[in-house]
Amino acid sequence: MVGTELLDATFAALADPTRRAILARLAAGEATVTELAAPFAMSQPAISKHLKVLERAGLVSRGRDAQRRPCRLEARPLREATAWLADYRDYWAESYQRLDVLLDELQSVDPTGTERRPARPNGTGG
Amino acid sequence: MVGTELLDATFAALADPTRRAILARLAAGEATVTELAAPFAMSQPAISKHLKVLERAGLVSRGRDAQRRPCRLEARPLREATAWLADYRDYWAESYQRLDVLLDELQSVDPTGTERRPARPNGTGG
DNA sequence: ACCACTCATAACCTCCTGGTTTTATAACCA
DNA sequence: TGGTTATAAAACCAGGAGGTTATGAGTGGT
Repeated sequence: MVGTELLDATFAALADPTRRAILARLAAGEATVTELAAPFAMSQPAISKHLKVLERAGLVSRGRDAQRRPCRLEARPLREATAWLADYRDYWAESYQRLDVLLDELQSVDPTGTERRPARPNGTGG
Repeated sequence: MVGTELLDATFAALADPTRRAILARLAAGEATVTELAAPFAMSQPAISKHLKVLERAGLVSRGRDAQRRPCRLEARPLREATAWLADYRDYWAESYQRLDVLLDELQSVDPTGTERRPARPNGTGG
């Protein structure tokens, strides 16, 4: 069992655009805090805080290189999160297709005019 | 471009265990607010708020069935989120394997023990 | 018409988040 | 030893999140 807290932390960490940008940048390789802070219009402590959040979620780990504390990515929690998402996403997509058809059929067979939902606007196309 | 706001809202919505549970329950089919609230040890308005968050993230939409407002899942934003995740996850996983091998090789070929920075795995992806 | 049911809104509280500036710590350099 | 660089920590603040209770509004049943 994954324990919801890891998922909580992971998704929460991913919910911030700055942090996603940091992750994106780290995808290109290790980087120091200063390097990571550079492209953003915010202070270094702010970035440090973001890194702390990412670290707490297990998404990044840090090394040591003299005064620098290079950050690198940790893929494991992403795997959990992706697994969770992909699992449900697929299931939902399936359910929807079925539901779509089902509702369509119901409306054909049930001309009482009862206002049942009008079978999702635009569904599973994609 | 997806616009970060949808991702923000999606991940933020997924960051709460109650909301994930709601989604999980909705995966089994539509449900009313009362039905959704039942298994939780919190008030109905709290659930309504959670639903609002999920709705704002586009993860659920609502119909109308008499006094009830049945909720159903919307798979689209999940697709975005999964895409984002899977994309990076794969890339990271790859980078890591490469980095792993790379470090291994470096240590074999460079027995001087000098603590060099572990040579980023050729960045410019994307 | 009235009541019961389902749900949303309002008002309120507390705690967390994301930012700030300022200061402290740690390692290198001279 | 002192100065510079890199990063963390502290103190503070505004706003939002997640919960509560109380109330209002739409709908159906009788």
